[in-house]
Amino acid sequence: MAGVTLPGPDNALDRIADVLRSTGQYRVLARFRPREQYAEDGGQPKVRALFADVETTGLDVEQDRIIQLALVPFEYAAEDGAIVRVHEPWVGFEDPGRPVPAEITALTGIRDADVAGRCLDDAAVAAHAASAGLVVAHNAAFDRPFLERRFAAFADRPWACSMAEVPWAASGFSSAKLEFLLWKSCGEFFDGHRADEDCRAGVHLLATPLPSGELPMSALLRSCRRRTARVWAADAPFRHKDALRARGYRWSGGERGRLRGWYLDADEAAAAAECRWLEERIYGGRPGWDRQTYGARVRYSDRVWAVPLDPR
DNA sequence: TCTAGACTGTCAGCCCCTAT
DNA sequence: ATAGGGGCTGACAGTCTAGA
Repeated sequence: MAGVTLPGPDNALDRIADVLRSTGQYRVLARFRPREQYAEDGGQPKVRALFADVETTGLDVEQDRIIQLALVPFEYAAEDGAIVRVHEPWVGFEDPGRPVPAEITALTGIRDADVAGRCLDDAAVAAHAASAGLVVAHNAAFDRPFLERRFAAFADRPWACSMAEVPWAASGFSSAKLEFLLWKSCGEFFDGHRADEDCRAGVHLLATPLPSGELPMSALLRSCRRRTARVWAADAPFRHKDALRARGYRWSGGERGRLRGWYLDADEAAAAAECRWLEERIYGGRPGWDRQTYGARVRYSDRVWAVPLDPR
């Protein structure tokens, strides 16, 4: 609608959109407008969090580099996850020391000229990370390894994932892609793959109730507060591999210093039953299994592979 | 009893989804 | 292009039934 001038008050376009919606013949998407506040600040205990997003030269954390970082601080009520305040994004570019691939420019709009000679401010990023009680990203398994390699300050923060830790599929959403969720859940569109816009849209999504009425942020907090137990079928006899696979165990071949064997990630509460199953089914009554227990400080980090085994 | 066809279950391979 | 999970599909083996 750029260039279109309509008479009347500022909300004239909104009224036109409402008229179209009311016919039942149209779906109208509004451009995403960042909000500063979603819930009243009633003086309840709050937590400061960061929504983080990186744009990189590619998908390989070993080979590729960050070219843009956005951090959006926000505050949520510790008890129910209601988002009380959203602060201005902090955005920075960094020269990756190599040309930005053409497909990345096409995807993100970031060109060589945008990053030439630029460097992310280590002190500013470290200060943001240190102040965050929780770091959230949409597909944290992607963002966390990149950020940990570049900034040590992110390594000891608790992380949560707005893609994996909100029950999108169970809530009727056929895709967990950020743009799709903002469209279907909020009826809004935005310029995707711009790090600051992605972050602000992510916070907006977490503050928009699911069809059940629950806040996505509340579901995310419930999930990320759980501890995960990784149960290892240590030295399981080869003849049991099919039984392990059928039960959902995955094989780790011991690459890059990782443990070698069959493992299963389970809620801590379910892990005891899993260990009993291993004893009865795989180890002939002996406790042959191993277990690692970890929470949000390690989840989505490559360091999950280095978590020490629980004492037997 | 043998054969062909239909049906069922399993498994490997492939593709898609997410992030850039 | 990467990684990991999930779902779909085709190939294949095994079983069952009808007909000769």
